[in-house]
Amino acid sequence: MEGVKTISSQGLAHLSGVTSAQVRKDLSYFGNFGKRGLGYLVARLKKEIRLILGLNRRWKVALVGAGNIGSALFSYKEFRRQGFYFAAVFDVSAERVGQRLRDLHILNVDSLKTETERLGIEIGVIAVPARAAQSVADRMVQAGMRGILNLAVELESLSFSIKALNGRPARRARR
Amino acid sequence: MEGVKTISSQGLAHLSGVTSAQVRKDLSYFGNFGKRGLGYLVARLKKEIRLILGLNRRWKVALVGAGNIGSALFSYKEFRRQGFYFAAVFDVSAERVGQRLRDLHILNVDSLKTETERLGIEIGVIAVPARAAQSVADRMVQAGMRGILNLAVELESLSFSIKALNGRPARRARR
DNA sequence: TCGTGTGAACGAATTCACAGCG
DNA sequence: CGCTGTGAATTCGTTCACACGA
Repeated sequence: MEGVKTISSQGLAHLSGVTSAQVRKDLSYFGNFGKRGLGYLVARLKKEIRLILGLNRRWKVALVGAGNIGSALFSYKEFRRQGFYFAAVFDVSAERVGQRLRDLHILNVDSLKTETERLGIEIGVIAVPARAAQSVADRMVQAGMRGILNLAVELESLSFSIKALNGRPARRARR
Repeated sequence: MEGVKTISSQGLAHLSGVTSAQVRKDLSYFGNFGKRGLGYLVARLKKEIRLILGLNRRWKVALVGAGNIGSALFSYKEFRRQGFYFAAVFDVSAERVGQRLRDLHILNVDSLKTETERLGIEIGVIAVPARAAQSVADRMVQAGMRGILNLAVELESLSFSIKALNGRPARRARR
């Protein structure tokens, strides 16, 4: 794929496993950057997609939950490479508050709103046990965050998609 | 919500943010466990859902990638609580192979197939950099795993869903 | 000529709305 | 009478197929 200057909707379809018509419809939704009789310029396409996904800018992120999953994401280079960087870390646990995660002090989650406003944080990442996730999400909305990413929910939907591959066939509904 | 014995499709709709008709259709797909004029018995519903999601059994899981994300998931109690337990851990890195992750030796990923068969592993978890994920997935299929969970892909789709909440409005396609 | 962009046809999923059971 | 379960109506998304520009 290296050195290819241009790619057709069919080529993209082949790579991604969807139909070429789908590729064209989806891309045309964001603008007309294909060239008729030619296809899409790979370099242009790459740039447009980064723009569409918001990967052309850096997002200030707050992490709530400095346990295993939270700490791991904090150290996960890919995540930073995508343009998300951690401006603050919060936790509820008295023993964790005051500790550090790399260069950041772990703050009490009660200061979420003030810190969010002070630092201009836009996105919250929830890495707490599933049962606590909802109340954290509520606080984040309160604090004015524009995006929330809930790792607990993600993990639950994962177990579901695994089941979908495996399950005893579901009893068919009457029709 | 504690102590509630029964819940209507409307109640569930309100909690989950979908329509009540949707709730009823979805549940009826798996069987008829609602009571007319009453709603769904919470205890019954809980049991049925665990069954549907496959949370009533334990799944043997192999982890590939013993880096930050992999180690974190390995230590993440919720994941075990959902019935997934790690029977083996693999990595490519010569320095990691032979080390231990808690009670498990980190094995070379080349032994994936033999170990999968020997231990009866059913699900693979991929926790490697995104660029390496596809080849690991291929090996897992080769090894006969029935479900694959790719954390790299998950993290990518997360960044997308964040954007959906925030993005500058996309240019509308002509109609 | 090749391959996009897009109406039109089609199919799937959601919502409506109500018969019927508890 | 309240609320499920489910056909029918409707909406939404995908695929088809082709006019048109490069």
